[in-house]
Amino acid sequence: MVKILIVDDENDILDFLSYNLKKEGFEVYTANNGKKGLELASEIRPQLIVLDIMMPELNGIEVCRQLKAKPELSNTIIAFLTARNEDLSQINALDVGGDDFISKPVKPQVFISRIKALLRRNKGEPGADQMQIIIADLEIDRQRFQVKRGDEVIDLPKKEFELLWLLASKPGKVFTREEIYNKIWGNDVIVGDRTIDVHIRKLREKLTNDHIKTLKGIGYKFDF
Amino acid sequence: MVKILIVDDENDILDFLSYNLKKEGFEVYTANNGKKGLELASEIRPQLIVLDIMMPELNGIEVCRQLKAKPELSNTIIAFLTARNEDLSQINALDVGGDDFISKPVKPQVFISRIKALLRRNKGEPGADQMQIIIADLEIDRQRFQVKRGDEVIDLPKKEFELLWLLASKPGKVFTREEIYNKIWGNDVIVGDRTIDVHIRKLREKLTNDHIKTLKGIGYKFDF
DNA sequence: GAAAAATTTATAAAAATTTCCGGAAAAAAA
DNA sequence: TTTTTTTCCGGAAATTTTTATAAATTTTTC
Repeated sequence: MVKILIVDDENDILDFLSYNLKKEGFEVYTANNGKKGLELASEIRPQLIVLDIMMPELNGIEVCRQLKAKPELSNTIIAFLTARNEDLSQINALDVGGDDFISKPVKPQVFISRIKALLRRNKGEPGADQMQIIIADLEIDRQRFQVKRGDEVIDLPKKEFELLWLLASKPGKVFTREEIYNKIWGNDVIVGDRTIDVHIRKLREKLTNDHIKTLKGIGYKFDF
Repeated sequence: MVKILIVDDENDILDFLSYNLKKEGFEVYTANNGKKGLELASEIRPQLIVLDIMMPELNGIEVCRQLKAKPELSNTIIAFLTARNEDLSQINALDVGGDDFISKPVKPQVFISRIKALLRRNKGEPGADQMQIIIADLEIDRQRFQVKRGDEVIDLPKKEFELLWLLASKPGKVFTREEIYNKIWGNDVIVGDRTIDVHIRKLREKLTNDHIKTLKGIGYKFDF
């Protein structure tokens, strides 16, 4: 169930938007001031927050800033509500981390479709997990399953890529063989003793630079 | 790495903007006249181009028009630089395809934040409601479920089209089979293991060019 | 402290497995 | 019917794992 939080100081607006969103099957929460909004957001962790810019005391921009500062909410989508002729010249809301502007008054249909579009847009990439590691002379791109050194593109098969990704994700840290097994093969698969060595070798061949160091009796690490 | 091209006839400005953008981690290229700008743009394909309007010979507006005419750059963001009291009444730069105006002189902080906002704005999914993707030598038209390569028209059945659309919407990104299932077939439908392969094959047959790349054990991607 | 033994890792090649392609054809939809 | 979508299957290709042997490192023994 998709949770949506609406923060606005006018109860009429809250009711109106809330009613329409609920009709579409969303789980809707409301707050009629910025402070309550912040509290409620942390508590219920909605996917999307509709935030009125103009509110007494804590305005929408400030609420947004504080929301984005909380790690658990940093990926939450934020849609600002603005009066049609509000002066936005001072505010760069996209800078603050807002994802969309919706101007009041708004027709239910339009409102719903904007909300759905926003949810759809952010669905693709959880964004939570990092997609790229840039380290030493390498650019490791999880989205393309590809490693670049300067202009040279190095395609890696799955296991090799996963192994490199693991090691490079914590440069300097030593991964024991057991750790590597658990993270890359999982508990179900059982493979022989020389499997990791071979993958390490292939990686070293392809990367030419010798960033992968062996610590005999301990494990491997990515060093630079 | 985000590539930005700056085109301005004043070297001072080039240095100033370039310095500030580089400090923020952007990959910056510069050109001190319109002609060079056009050439460089085609070559490096930047995500964003900062374009001075007032330049001798080829002015910014004209450069922009020519940039937008190149299919491979039609999605590039263009920000115009204007002197604060320049007469803009004659020009409708947004008409030409510009995305923002930045007036000189500009404070570094403001400049950077405008640039970032522009990049963020265009980052979201190439458009849930976008209707056309122009990529490599292809023009993919969602309304007609049709692909054009030059004058040749290629009609695609629905599933094939959806698949191409998906892959081309994020060129370079690898889509796992699972991802493809979820996005094209949805959670309800269950299809066998070889279905995707076959559609990929049909696409490759019809597109002749080999932009669709297989990553064994991982998935497929559209590459160019 | 040096030599031998034991342990651990590296390398190359072969084997096993997984995954994919291409043709054909059945099934479903238009 | 015709078109589109899906399944099936043999063979090909790439990846992954194992095997065997060499090399490096650590430990033991004298």
